[in-house]
Amino acid sequence: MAVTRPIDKDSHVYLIDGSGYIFRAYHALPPLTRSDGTPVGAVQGFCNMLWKLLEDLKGEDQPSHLAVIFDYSGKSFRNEIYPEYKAHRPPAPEDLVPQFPLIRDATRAFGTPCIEMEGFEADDLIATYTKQARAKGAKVTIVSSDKDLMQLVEDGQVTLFDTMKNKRIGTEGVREKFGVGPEKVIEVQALIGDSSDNVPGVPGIGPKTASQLIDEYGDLETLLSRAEEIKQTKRRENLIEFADQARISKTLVTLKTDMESVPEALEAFGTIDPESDELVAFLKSMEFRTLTRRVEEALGGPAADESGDATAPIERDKYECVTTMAALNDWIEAGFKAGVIAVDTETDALSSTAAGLVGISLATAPGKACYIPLDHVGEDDGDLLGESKRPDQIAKTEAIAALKPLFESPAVLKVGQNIKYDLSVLAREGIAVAPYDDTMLLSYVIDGGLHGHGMDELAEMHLGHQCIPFKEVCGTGKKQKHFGQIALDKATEYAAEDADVTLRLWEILSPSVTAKAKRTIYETLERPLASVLADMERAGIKVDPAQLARLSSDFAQKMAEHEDEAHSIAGKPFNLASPKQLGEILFDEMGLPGGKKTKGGAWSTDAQTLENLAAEGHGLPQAIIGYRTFAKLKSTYADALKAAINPATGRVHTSFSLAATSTGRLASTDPNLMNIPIRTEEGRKIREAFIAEPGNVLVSADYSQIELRLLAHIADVGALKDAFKRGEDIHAMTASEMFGVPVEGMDPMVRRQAKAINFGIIYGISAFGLANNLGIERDKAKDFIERYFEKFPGVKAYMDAKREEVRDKGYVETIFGRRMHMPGIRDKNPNMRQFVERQAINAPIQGSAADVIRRAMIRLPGEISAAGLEARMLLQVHDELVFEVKESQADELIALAKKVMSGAARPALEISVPLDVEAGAGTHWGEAH
DNA sequence: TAAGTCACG
DNA sequence: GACGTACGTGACTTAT
Repeated sequence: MAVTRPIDKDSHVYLIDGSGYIFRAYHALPPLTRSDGTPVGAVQGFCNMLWKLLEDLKGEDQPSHLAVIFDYSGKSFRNEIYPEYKAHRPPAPEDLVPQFPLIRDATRAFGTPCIEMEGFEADDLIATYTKQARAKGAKVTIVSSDKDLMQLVEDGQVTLFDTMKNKRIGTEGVREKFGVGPEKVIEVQALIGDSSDNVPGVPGIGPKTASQLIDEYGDLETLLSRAEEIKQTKRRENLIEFADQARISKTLVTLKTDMESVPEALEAFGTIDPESDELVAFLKSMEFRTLTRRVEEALGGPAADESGDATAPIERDKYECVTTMAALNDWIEAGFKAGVIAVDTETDALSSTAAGLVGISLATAPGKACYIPLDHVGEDDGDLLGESKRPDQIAKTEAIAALKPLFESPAVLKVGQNIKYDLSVLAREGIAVAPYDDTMLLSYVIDGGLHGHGMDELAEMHLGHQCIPFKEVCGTGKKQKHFGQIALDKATEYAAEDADVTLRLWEILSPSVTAKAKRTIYETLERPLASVLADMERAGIKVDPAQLARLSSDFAQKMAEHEDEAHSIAGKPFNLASPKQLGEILFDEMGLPGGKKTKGGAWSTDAQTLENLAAEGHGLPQAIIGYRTFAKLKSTYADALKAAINPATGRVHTSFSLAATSTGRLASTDPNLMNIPIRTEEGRKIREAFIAEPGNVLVSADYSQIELRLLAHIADVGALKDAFKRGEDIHAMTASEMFGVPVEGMDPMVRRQAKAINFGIIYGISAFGLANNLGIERDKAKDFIERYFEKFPGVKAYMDAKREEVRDKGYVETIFGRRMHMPGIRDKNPNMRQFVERQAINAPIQGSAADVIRRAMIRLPGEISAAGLEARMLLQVHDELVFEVKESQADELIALAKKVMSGAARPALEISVPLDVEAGAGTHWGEAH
């Protein structure tokens, strides 16, 4: 059966780094098991990636010969040279081990040889095959992102193909990565070493230094023999002392291009076209439904099922553009009959609160979708008479009136992708869409932390379908059109596809939420919040443009004063807003001490650095600090907020993102109203511009110390819980416990330290971080932490438990069960894993607090209206809610808000500490606080 | 578009 | 033994 095909100069050999694929497939995807319990997540990821590669390679630059190459488990010849090589690698995860043989089966099912050899790594086989192919004049592409393979690159003949980034790496790419050409890569690697493979290198030499040295001396041997010439003492000593270690490193990183025998001849490699039957049978046995269907279709297997299947192919030319009432009525009838429809609105701008409705798309079944243009103006070609080219459409009012019963019918579920947007747009047309579902939120509930939840990304992942990019339709930059200017045929393809894809995603994601037991989370923390937020966004908050204008000119004057002073101290004018110029003046020209570098290698000029310099009496840093403060206040707040006022409402309408954060918090954009200044007196003036309508006041209600309270509950820390129950000053109590001083007459400095520790605990404390924050020695910080753990052992136990949980499962959960995935815990970089461990400590606390306030927000509108209050909720700032209420009802609203917010965890959970809420009222936000 | 900085919880 | 670290966000400016 082994067909062989000769290799010659027209051949193009593809060598796929299978082990790299496995690694990525395993870490990129959530765990998945076949119905018999066999873990198959990595197998699925591997098959998807291989299939996508084969599809992508059709067309240009087709492979003539292709194989997948794996590492052989166990030791390689490198261990004989250096026993420590890859010695620190943890064993493969338990649920990955049984997948190794399955992945090899999968490779063979693709009709591709599956190559490995005892004693050698995949990289050596790849190197040897590359050499053999080149000897016969063939081109080679290595599919991998492993930098160790860069030494094999040859201009125009051997390239690396990184499928994740969809990037080909030639000699230029190698030079970017290593600073030297492919032929010198091993020399550089010998110096740098590789911590993940345990290749030692020379201490103190990183990528920059290594490439510079090799550039200067040509190769490792020359460098080592002339090491005496190096000026930098430490570097010279290290090069001399660790010369042999560098030589060993070089042999370790040098790939073997001359293996005596290889498991399979190049001529026997596979082709790009798998045998359909074998592959389909394998995929079916793995229960990969979507991929099976895609492969069947592509390879001309059984015909696709009737439309109605979420994974059937998407055919844009089947979509209908609806321009008559008769056609619209047919679609409405189909919608009622279907019971579940997808809806998407198209508008002439991004902001849901300012944009005009331009069209609506509907899908009643997968593949059955239409677009209803309502306000397309004809293509804008600069012709002032463009309006005359306005295409025939149904009148907007008539269409809205016809659609309203469908969109409001309790018998028809309306599915949207980020439906908050559509709720808001349709609400302004007088339609209260209900009931609804949101595919973005369904995805967020099951896969939060694993990937984004935008439609294009979800379509690619779940349907293997690439949506038309918005940019492709409307363009980008200055020439960007709004959707109403797009021709109807093109608009129909784009808009109807969105509805079609949304409905298909719903058919996949909705059962998945149920199967993963996250339906309650979705129904109590996610779905209902969409309409609540849509109402808040639509309400907006009144902002006084005159106040902002006054502040803007005040700030401008302050900026100018500081700028003058800075220029005169520096002795010449420069751009104060340029950290680059500033760093050069402070540290290169003026030679001030204590300069740090940022990770980009530039001088750091952040506030902390400048504060330190200013404390030593330097005038210029002080002037810069002043300038920066006012520049920030002016541009980000005074000017930007004024520009964000909607002229139609006189109010600012932010957009809240529901699925943007890893913890469940909301985010606020365009403008961000969650970071309005409050900590400094100058900044607080901005808050005076946020005002209530005449006869009304703003009410602000915020949870007091909610994260520490939840920590006390979650970690079951008796001392903390008691303090909260008694209403004590928690930071003072912490200080008292730790340092044995009475709360009465406590030194504010001591309390400040305890406060920093309490915050640090929530962040997954480290001695370094605490020392940094408090400006104390690291040893002292370490003492503090140890003393804290002695006093509050429950907190230590909590932190250890979360570390273990995230390592074990790859996710942690809030007290309500919201799951937060952290795939980074499997990263090969130990710093990265530690970072993820701190996230795992913080996320349940931050996330539980987010859940609590979400529950309060969902409940409040109903409670307000039941109490007959003329009040509305306007903003959320993580632990704070802002309302606008008739002045005479402020006290009543405060009482209600406090009641609902502090009881928000019930009835789902009984929190063992009180969740106290503080509230106030005032004519502006600053006063309400 | 990335990096640096800084506003908030 | 060295390394690099407090958790979560978004916006603005400069520089590439």
